[in-house]
Amino acid sequence: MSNPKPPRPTESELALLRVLWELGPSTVRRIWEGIPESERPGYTTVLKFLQIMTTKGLVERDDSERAHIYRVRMTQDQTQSQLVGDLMDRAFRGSAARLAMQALSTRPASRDELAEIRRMLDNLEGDER
Amino acid sequence: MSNPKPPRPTESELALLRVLWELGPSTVRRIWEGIPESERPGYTTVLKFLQIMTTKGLVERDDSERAHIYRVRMTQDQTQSQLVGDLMDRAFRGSAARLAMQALSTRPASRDELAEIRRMLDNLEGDER
DNA sequence: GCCAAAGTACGAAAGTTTTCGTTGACACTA
DNA sequence: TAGTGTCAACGAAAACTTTCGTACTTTGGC
Repeated sequence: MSNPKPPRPTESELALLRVLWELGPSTVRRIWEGIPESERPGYTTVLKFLQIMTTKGLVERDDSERAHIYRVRMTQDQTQSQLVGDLMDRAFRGSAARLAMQALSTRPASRDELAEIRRMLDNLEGDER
Repeated sequence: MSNPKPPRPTESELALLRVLWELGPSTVRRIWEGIPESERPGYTTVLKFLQIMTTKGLVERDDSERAHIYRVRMTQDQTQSQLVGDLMDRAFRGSAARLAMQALSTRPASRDELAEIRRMLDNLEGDER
């Protein structure tokens, strides 16, 4: 079976994934326009990245139309999980709790979000019992 | 004032910081030995990195002895915060809560750790009031 | 004093990531 | 049908990261 999981996206590749997460499957031009102007590279640069990402298996494309449509191959959640796990290993000795706490102390979260986290903790503790 | 904050460490640089966090200020040899054997590069590679990291301001060295002593310039906490903030921006639209929850659902945490997070939430909610 | 061991410095190669210019295909329209 | 705009493909340069070999210095023993 040819299903080796795609590699961790590089910095620039992640920038394109962010746009794809927001817009859903899109043409190169729409992705290009979706990048904040201040950091937007040339059009062909984006095209090149999408081609590279296709060979890496990060995205797949529908070339049935003239303007090809690109879509992500892993869900946003899968990619985020991969990135978080990676950072956890590289900087937090693998500790999810330490990473989570560092996140919460680095930036403020709203009351609603904190409540949501609490509910999650309830669930986690329930499982563990 | 010459205090531009050091750049985000690269992958390999972070591997050396991990060792320095564990051992505290150390010579090149001790840092080298602190790297897991399976991923340990040549001695001069580590030396080279430490030299590069010195120019970048990630570490500083005491060369008063023949075997120079390297020490981190930012605390572990500062570096972790930088990395977490970075990932938050790049993959979580800046949301600390989303990142925290992703961390907790990606890897298990112990009951004690979950309790610790709860206490932290209590504090955060207190502040916000 | 000489040698071996342990250090630092440095340059350069190899690998990876990022960027873009150019080329050729295609499609619309004046 | 000639011209203009949009697109994909590709190659290659530029920038950054990783790795190590080699040269030179210092130290301690014999």
